[in-house]
Amino acid sequence: MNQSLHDIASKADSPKNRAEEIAFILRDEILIGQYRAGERLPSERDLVARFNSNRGAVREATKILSELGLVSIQPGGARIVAVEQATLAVLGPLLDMREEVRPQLIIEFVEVFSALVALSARLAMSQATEQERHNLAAILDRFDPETESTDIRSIMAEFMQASIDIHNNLVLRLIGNGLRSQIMGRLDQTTSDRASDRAFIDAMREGVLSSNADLLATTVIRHFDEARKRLIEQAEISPSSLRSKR
Amino acid sequence: MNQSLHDIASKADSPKNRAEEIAFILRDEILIGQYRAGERLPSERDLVARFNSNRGAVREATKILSELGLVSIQPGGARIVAVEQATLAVLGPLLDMREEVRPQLIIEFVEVFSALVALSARLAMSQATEQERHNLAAILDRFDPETESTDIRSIMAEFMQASIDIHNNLVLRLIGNGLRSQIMGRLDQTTSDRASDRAFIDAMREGVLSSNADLLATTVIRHFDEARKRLIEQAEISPSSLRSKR
DNA sequence: TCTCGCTAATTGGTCAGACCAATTTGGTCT
DNA sequence: AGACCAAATTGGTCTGACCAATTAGCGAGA
Repeated sequence: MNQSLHDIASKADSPKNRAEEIAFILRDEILIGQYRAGERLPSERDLVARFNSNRGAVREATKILSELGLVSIQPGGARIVAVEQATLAVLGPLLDMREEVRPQLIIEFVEVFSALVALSARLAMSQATEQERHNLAAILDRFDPETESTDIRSIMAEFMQASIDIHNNLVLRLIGNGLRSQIMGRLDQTTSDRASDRAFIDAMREGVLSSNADLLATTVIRHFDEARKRLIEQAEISPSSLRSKR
Repeated sequence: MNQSLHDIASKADSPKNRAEEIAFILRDEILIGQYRAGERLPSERDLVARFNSNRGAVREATKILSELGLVSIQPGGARIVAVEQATLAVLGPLLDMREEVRPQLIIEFVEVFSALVALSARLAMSQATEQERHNLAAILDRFDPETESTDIRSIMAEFMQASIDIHNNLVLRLIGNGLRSQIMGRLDQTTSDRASDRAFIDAMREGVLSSNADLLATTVIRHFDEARKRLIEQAEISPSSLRSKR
């Protein structure tokens, strides 16, 4: 363990070998916008020279980039692909690298996540056993507005996982995996209204125990919508330009 | 073009090089369940022997599997990871390989896709210009219940893309990319009620033109819910076991 | 008999260098 | 200008070697 907790929390990227090291550097350069879409990536041999490595490692690195959907490799040359065509796996790095788009990206994440949580809750309710519903409620009960430690976001993440375990929708699970691995640990501590959080948790709890899917869904949507509005306000107050992406 | 249209439609996998060829074979073997989760993948040198290739190619192949989230590579050996931990990119191959889970998987896809389309429509309505709303309506107008050629699913896919272009939510876009690339071209032609499709399209059209997000969302949800029920009926009639996954 | 600890074999990680086939590039000719 | 051709570049494949970490197997000791 020669890495501080802070480093682990802020950047979940610790390259396991030379190939990943090279891939992550190139990935970040691409995400920063150092290359434009359509442009050519330096040749493998050039990259070997630049990173003082060998073609094997470089090829593995470009393979990773290709798998991320950031480059398209063809005989004759590899070309950069627009971020919009990439995989969910670029979200995390984007959050780390592009401070300007961070607030907007988080808002966009919340928009999607809320819909997925609502869906997941709906699906879970449609086939949850008594036992499973009590387990869900138990997760919600872990929320304690008094202590700062219980993060409502981690509770929502757990709730999401638990509900996925119930309905067992693989598509939803895979998407959830992707989002979780990219977002978890990269969200700042936001000041949220503990009282409204309490009300939200209570409403969810009631929805779960009474197996009221509609109540659950609307509750989730409403809460995340408030969170979203709060984020938008924060983003507009902060000096960084919000709509730089558009 | 030395590949028939049928091959392209049924399996979108055409390996571009030896590494992908090996990776796809191993991937399919894993998805078929030839290895259990936690088990060790054959060593690189063994794979070299098996595929009559070289370590470079084999390493690139395992790199791909690792990126798919299907194996975890560590010094000492690579181990198979549970499919539930993988990436969206395994969905397509799963549809191709596991005939038993196909119906269930498609149902699960519809469940998720409907929620995402509804969300996307909502977001788009919240900031679409007059012009953009007309473009959306134009897409819907392409539906013609008389001709068999206009597939309502391709129209929905286009509608999804167009609405994403409006609100420009990157998270939603990336998820959409993943789903589209995995599902498109792998869904069989299902017999759908052209009359109800007509009503659905009309309702959406009205929602778009009047910028009524709620109408749009509920319309989408309701339609997909019907489609889902139809799929469940079909699946239960067909001899293949439905709930084999659970 | 079981457990601990050491050694040897296996495995992934890295590297160098070579050849092929396809694309790209640059110049030439029309 | 445009079409064409040849050379340089680029990715794809392959061989063989060495290192470091893990793993597996064996033997000594409890």
